[in-house]
Formats: sequence, C-alpha cells, structure tokens
Amino acid sequence: MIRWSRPRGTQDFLPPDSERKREVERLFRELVTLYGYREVETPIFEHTEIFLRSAGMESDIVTKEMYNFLDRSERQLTLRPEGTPGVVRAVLESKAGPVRCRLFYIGPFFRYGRPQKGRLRQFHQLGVEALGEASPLADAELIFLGEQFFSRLGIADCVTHINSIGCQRCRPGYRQDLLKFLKEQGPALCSDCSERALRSPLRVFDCKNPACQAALAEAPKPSQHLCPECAEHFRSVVDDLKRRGVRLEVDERLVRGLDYYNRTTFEYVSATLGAQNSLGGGGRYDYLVEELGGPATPAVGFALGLERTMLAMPQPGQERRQPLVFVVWLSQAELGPTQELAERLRAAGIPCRIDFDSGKVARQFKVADSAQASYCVIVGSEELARGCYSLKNLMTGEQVTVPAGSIVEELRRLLGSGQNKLGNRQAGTVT
RNA sequence: GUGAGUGUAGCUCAACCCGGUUAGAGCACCUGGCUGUGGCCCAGGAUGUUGGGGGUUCAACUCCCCUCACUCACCCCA
Repeated sequence: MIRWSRPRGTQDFLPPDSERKREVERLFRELVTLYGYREVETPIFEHTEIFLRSAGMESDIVTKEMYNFLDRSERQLTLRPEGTPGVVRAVLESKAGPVRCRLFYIGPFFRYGRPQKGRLRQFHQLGVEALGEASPLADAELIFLGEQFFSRLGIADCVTHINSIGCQRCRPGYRQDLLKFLKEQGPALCSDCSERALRSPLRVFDCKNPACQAALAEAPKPSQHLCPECAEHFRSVVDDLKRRGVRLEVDERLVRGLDYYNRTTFEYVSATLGAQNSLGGGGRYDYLVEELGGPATPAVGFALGLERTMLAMPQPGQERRQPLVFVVWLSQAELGPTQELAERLRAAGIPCRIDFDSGKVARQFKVADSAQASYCVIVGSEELARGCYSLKNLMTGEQVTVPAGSIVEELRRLLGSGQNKLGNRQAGTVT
C-alpha cells in the first residue's frame, strides 16, 4: 500500500500548510526588518567542534541529540542542532575586528530525539542575533520583538518567562552554594537530578518531579546571588518589558540547556501546546563570540520554533478559495483562443489554469471547483462571435457577460479584494 | 534514550474482548441522469496484501512474539 514513508521525525508541508509556513516566514522577515535585522544563511552542517565548544560538552544537545557524521574525507561534521554558533562563526570568518550587527535566519535544524507533538527530528527555527549590544534595553527590545511576532499571528495565550542566571563573576559562587545545598538533599532528589547535580547543577530547577520541586523550594535562588551589575541589568530588562506591556512571569527556575547563556534567559510559553510548550527562547551570551575565537563581544538572541508556532496559531477556516481563474473551453475550436486568453491573464499577473484533459464542460467546472478556483471564464463560440466572455463566480454561482477588452481589468478588480492568506485580521502596527 | 496506548479503503471509524462464509459504514473518488456550467439530489461503480514479518490453529483483522510507524507522557528543548 504505502511503499515509502518519510523518515521518522520529519514532516511534509503540502498545500495549504506549505503556504501557511511561507506566510509565517514572510511575516517574520517583515517584522524583524523593521528592527534592522538582515538575513543570514549558513550551512546546514558545520564542523562538530563548534557545537561542542558553544553548547557545552555536558549539554544534552551535544551528548545525545546531535546528528554527527564523517564525510568521505573523515571530517567530523554535524547537522546543525541550533543556529547561534553557525551565525557567530560566519560573522567572525567574514572579517576581522569588532563585531556589531543584527542578523536573522530561517531554516531547518536537526536533533535526534523521540518524536512527539511539537518535537521533530528536522524542525525549523526563526532566529535573531544582536551581536555587539550590551544594553539591557537591547534584551528588552528583542524579547518584545518575539512577543510581537506571536501576537501578530493571533497567538493569544503566550506568556514570556524570564530569569537571570548571572555572569562569570557571580555564577561560580552561586554554583558552589547550590552544589552544597544539593549534596545536603541527598536521596530527596530523583536519580536524574542527582546526576544533573554533578554535570550541570543549575538544570535541576527544570525537573518536573514534585518531590524534587519540594526539595528545591528552600534552595538558594539565582536572584539572591546576582552581583550588583547583573541585578541592575535584570531590573532594567524587566522594567522596560513591563513598560512595553509584555505579559511577563519572572521564573527563577528557568535555566536554559545551553551553556553559553549568561544574565538574561527567557522563553515564550504557550498553554495550548502540551508537553512541548515552549514556542521559543533565548538569552544573552556575552562570552560566546570570544569562545569561538573572536573579540570579546556582548550579544543577545532568540530562536522560535516554526512548527510549534503553527500549532499554536488559530487554525484557518476550511473553505478558502484561491486567487485562481479557470479558463473553460467548450469545443476543440475554442482551445486556441482559450490558451491565448490564459496567457493574456498571466501576463497581467492573474493566476489561471486550463483543464486540457477533460473535454466535458461539466468536468472542467468540477476540476476548477476542486482546485478551489474563484472564477471561471467561459470561452464559447457564442461569446467569441459577440466579442465577449462569460464570467462565473464560483463562490456565488452568478454569471455575467464581460466584453473581451475589459476581462483582464475585471478579474484584477475581483481578485484584488482578497484577505491576507493567514485568515486573521491584519493585527495592529508595530509600536 | 525510557514507559504506556494505537495501527483496518484516500480520510474518520466499525468488526477484535469470546478466532469461523465474500472485512463493513459515512465522507471523498469515478460513471451516468445533465453533449454550454461545479456545489444539491437520484442511480450505479471502483478501492483493502487489515502497517510489515514470524508463530499458534483445520481456520487469524481477531490470540502470541518480533519489527516499523504514529500518539501521549518522561527526558529534552524550538
């Protein structure tokens, strides 16, 4: 029956999903362009080393989720699991000297995990990176930008979780305190957490186990250990976001799985998504550029999940006519004029089709209907004799006669008054 | 990577618990009613290696094992 199926954890985008995807990408491009981000495209695979250096040797992404392979010359390569390292690498490779630019990307990423709703092995991310920006106002503007994106798509239940995990100066001390606390807890922690305590202590806060959460209630909080500069930075970010009216939740347990983050970390969370409820996330990474061999450069960025975004978006109504015209011919004699008309319409930017295969008129209408066309133009001997066409509206069924000379203009007028393809009302302008 | 559940026509599902003629239904599809008009109506039609493989049995969609896929949760994060 089905002889070939797609590899596990991958997804096909057929119309109309492919078109919805393009629409989401278009909206993202438009929005980030308003903030001065410019598009960057980097390879889908990179040297394995750069992911090891950036995400951290202990991170789950590196230890169990990467698609690693050797090429024919025994190079160690990896299908990119995230975007930031590749972007930073590309910028550093392109020129020497100070780094200061705003870049965005859209594309596929790969992580090997057990697929479930909202988790695929090949998925797509929309990301921005602001390199060379240290101000807390840059963090806030970028977080606001992501929030704007979701609200423009009609995603109403998105809440932004935010936290600060300190910097190189305050984190080691905190880490010590936390480690000490975790040791005291001993068996109260689940096996996962005991192991996490050794590898990457901050991540115990992510655990969903109720016993662990109870044990952690008394744990030292990152916020109590921030150095004055980090505390002030965090306060400014939160203040500015509140001023902008972003729905914020300060979440002391929010610790991201990538080692390169410092200070601000955040996540966009949607309630409608199930277990994989994060629409996207990001944070500040002031040490990564240097770690990858560049000059010390502060930076912030985020990555948003395209598939999850599409899951959270309001689903479109089912019957949606395409801006498409069918030119219907009645007998062989009209085929020539039919093709001529079709090319005239296309030359004027009007999408149209002819059903060449079915000779019957009724059949042609049926094909037009199932292709979700909006109009049919009928080319018959009567029409040709009178120098006109019959024009039928497939939504309403009404049919009128249009002089041959004004058919292009008429169709243009009729197709021009469509709504945007996402089916949402055009949301407010960016402030 | 761990656990649980589910795989029957293109789609949504029935028959499985308790094995027994030709595996059904709705929607979709095709043909005709209707050789200048889609949707509605009427009449007719086509479609399955019951996910795949193995086992038990006189007999397997049904019971058992393996495998693959999907779903949900853990884990992880987008």
